[in-house]
Amino acid sequence: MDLDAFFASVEVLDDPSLAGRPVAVGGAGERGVIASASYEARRYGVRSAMSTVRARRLCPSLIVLPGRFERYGEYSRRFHELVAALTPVYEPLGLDEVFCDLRSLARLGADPLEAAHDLRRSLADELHLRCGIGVARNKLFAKLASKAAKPRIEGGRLLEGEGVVWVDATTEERWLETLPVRALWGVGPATAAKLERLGLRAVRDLRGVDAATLARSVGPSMAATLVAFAAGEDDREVVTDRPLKSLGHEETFARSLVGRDAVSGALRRQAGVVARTLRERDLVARTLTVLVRFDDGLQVSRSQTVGYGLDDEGALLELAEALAGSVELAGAVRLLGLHASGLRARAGEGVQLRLPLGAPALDDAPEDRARARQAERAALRDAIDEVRRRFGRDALATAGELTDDGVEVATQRGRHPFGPADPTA
DNA sequence: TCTGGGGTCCTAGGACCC
DNA sequence: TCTGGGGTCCTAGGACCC
Repeated sequence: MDLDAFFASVEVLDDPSLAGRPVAVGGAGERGVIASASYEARRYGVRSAMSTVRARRLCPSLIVLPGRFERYGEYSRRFHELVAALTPVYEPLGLDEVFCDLRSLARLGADPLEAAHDLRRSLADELHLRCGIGVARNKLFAKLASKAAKPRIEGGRLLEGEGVVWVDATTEERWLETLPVRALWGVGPATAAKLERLGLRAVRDLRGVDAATLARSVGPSMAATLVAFAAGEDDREVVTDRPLKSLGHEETFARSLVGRDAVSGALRRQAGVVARTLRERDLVARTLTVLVRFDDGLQVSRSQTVGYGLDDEGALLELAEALAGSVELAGAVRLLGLHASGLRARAGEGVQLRLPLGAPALDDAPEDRARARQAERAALRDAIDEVRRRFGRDALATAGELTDDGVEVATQRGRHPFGPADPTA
């Protein structure tokens, strides 16, 4: 099940004056990219993953909105609730897609096709959203079918989709016979180019190709997957409650950063975002990765794994600074990112306190300093989180988190009972 | 017009343990 | 002094998905 133009549709629902107009969600700047486009925008050739500059060129009247991901998250949760009413066995993919396992439904004597139509109707009635649904015997065909079920643009005209597409044996054969390799899950530009070099363009061409030969150019895992897909086989299960493996925050700057200080400032903000996200989800991370992309396209990463759980911005920043420090800043930094992985539940994660509190670290290694900070600040952070839960996000902040704007905004909203009346004070 | 930000998984080499 | 084969974990990079 795959929602139609999800982000753009939510924007239109929240602002009906946008209805019927070319709307896109994405970055507005020179380095912006389109994340979602309404069908009115698609008639001009606007597509997701396209640069905003190009989208505007194709459609000068395009309305580009910045994206409100918390709002999309709310819609996504309600979408999942509708799915859950049908079956508990579903697996989200991003905010706007789910795979459902309907075999138990079929065992109960219900017709999966009818269930799909019902689900589509309730999505329209309750959330005023549309979607395409593919019903098939595995994920490979279900995914292809959900795309086939959607509306499409042909010759500048919008053609309604069927909404629900059922894949029977004849359809399976036809698709395997006619689709290009690029249509397969996991085949992007790089893999398609490698296959092309082997003379493999269509799914049909993969039939009977030796997996070992294929493995030499695309790797053993991809080779096995491609051979299976070409035979219409896909044994991936619908997995509920996949645990989160990593989370992070990255930014592409409208103007690239020059110098260590600029990088440090950005890193500090990112450490705050990542730390808060970890704590919101009651997770700690053992591995931290700093990602740097320069103006010339060169991208490097540095990561470190520590022997304890991280969820404090001070500790995160300490490590992040050390990692960033090992990257030679030869040019301007276009993108900076901070990613946390090796995630585990915070509950039960022991924290080793140093005694007495505030004593100097035994050693100057960034990891030891980070560990000391993590321990010392854990209780303080919990208190800050609790204050924010009760009195709002802006009720309390560390000095380092406050910008001039932040103070001003908070004061204007009257949420700063003890803060300075004069934001410049 | 060369391009975001949220993620997942794979690969290859190295260090280390038994 | 040199050597296997099982395994785990870490690091860096790449490809892909929405």
